[in-house]
Amino acid sequence: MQKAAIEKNNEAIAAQLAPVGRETVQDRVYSELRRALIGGLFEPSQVLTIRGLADALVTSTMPVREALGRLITEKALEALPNRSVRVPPITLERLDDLLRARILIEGEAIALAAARMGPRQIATIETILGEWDEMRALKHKKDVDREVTLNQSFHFEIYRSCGSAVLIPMIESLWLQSGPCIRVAIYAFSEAGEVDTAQYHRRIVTALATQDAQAARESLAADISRPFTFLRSKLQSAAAKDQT
Amino acid sequence: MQKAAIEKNNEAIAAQLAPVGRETVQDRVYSELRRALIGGLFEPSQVLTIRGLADALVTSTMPVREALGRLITEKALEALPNRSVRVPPITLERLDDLLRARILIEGEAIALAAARMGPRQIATIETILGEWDEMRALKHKKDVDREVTLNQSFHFEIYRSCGSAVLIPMIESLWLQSGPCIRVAIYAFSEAGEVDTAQYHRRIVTALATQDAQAARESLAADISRPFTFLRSKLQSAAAKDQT
DNA sequence: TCAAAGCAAGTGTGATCACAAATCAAAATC
DNA sequence: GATTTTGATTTGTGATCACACTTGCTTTGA
Repeated sequence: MQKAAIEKNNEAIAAQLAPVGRETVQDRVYSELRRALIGGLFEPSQVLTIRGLADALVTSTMPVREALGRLITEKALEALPNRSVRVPPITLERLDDLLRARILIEGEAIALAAARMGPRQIATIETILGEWDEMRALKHKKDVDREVTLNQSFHFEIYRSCGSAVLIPMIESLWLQSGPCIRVAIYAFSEAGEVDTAQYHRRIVTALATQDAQAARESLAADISRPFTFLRSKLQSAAAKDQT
Repeated sequence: MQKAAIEKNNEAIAAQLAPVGRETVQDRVYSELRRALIGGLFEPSQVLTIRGLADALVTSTMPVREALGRLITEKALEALPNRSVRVPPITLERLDDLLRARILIEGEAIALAAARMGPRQIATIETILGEWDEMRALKHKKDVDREVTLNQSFHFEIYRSCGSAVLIPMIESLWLQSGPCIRVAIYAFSEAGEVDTAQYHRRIVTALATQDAQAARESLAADISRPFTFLRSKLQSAAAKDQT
C-alpha cells in the first residue's frame, strides 16, 4: 500500500502551489463598484444604468444587475420608483445620521480592538502611518486616491482586530454610504490647506498602544467627524446662498 | 384654457384611488424569504438551492438568485466555498456577537425614539400590547407565529420613531441574522413555562411614555437579552454533553 | 472486501432574448 | 407659440439556454 507515500507527495505539491481561487465575475463587478463608491468616484445623485456599467466593465448585464441589487440592499445605492438606480444624494439630515451611526459603531469596534490589539497589530498600523508621512514628504501634488486608500487601510486594520464578525460588515456598509460624500470633503480639505490627518491618526495609535479604550473612541470620533462637519458647514452656506 | 380644471379633476380622482404599486417578482421573493428567516422558518445550517426555492415559490430561478444574493450581503445567509448557500449555523461566539451589536444599535435607536415619540406613537404600541394580552387570554395553545409577528411589530414601531434612515436597515439586518436562532429560543420558552414577555414590553412602554431614554435603553436590553442568554446556556450544556 | 475511477444527476453562473415600462424628441394640434 | 400626442430608443425584468463544477452512486480493479 503506497497510500502514505502518495499522500506525502500530494502534500509536497500542495506546499508549492498557491490556491487558484474561483472568483466569479459578479464578485469582481461588486468589488469594483464598491471600490469606486468608497473612493467617491461616483457623484451623489448620479444615475447608473445596468447596460452602461456592463459596457464599462466589459461584461454582460447579468453580473452587473446582481451586483447593483446587492449594493442597493446595503443602501450604498438607491432604487428610484422609476426602477433606475442612483447614488444617494447628500442631505444635511443624512450627513448627521451617517456621522452618528459611524461614531456609535466604529467607536464600539475600536473600543473592543483596544483590548485585543497586540504589538503585532500596532506595528502594522504604524507602518501605514509611515507610508502616509512618506507620501506627504515626497510629493507636493496631492494624491487623493492614495490618501483615501491609506486612510481606509488604517481604519480597517484596526476594526479587523475587534473580533466581531457582525460589526465589521456594518462598518463597511457605512463607509459605502458615506464614500460619495467624503470624497467631496477630502478634495476641499486638500485645497483648504494642510489640516493634518496624520495627527489625528497618531493620537488614535497612542491610545491603542496604551489600551485606553475610551481615549481611542474619542480620538476616533474626532477623526471621523472632521470631514462631516466640514461638509456640513459647506452645505449650509450653499443652502443659505440658494435662498437669497 | 381648461388646464386648471383638468388638473383639479385629476387631483380629485387621485384622492379616491390607492396607488397600485408595481412590486417586482424579485421583491416578493425577497420579502417572502425575509419573513421566513426572521420568523425562523429555516433552520440554522440548512442549505437552500435556487431551483428548490424557485419551485416552492412558483417562479423561475432568476428572481430567486437575485434575492439570495441580497440576503447573502446582509449576512442573513452564508455563501459556502462550494457555492451553495445555507442559513448560518449558531455558535456561541456568534450569539454573543449578535447580542452585543443588537444592544448597541437598538439601544441607540430606542434612546432616540424616547425623545421623539408622541402620544400618538405611544398609543400605537400600547395597542400592540393589548393584542398580545388578548392572544394570551383567548388561546391556551401557543401561537408562536403570532407571537413572533407581534413582537416584531412592537419593536419596529418604536424603531421607526427614531428618525434615523441609517439605523433602521441595520436593525433589520440584525433581526434577519438572529431570526433563525431566536425561533429556537421562543419554542423553548413556550415550553419552559410562562415567562411573561409582556411584562418586559410594558416596562419599555412606561419608560418611553415618560421620555426616560436611559430606562428605555436598559429595559430594551433586558428584553433582547432573554432569548440569547437562554439559548446560550442551552448551547453550553449541549456542548458539555457532547464532550462526555 | 475495499478503494479508486467513471458516470449521471443536480446546481450555480453567465449570456441572450422577449417584453413592458420609461424617456426623450419630433410632430401635430389647439 | 405652447401643449399634447405620437413614435423611436433606452432601460429594467424575467425566462431560457449553455456550460462548468459539484456530488453521490455505480462500477471496476486490486
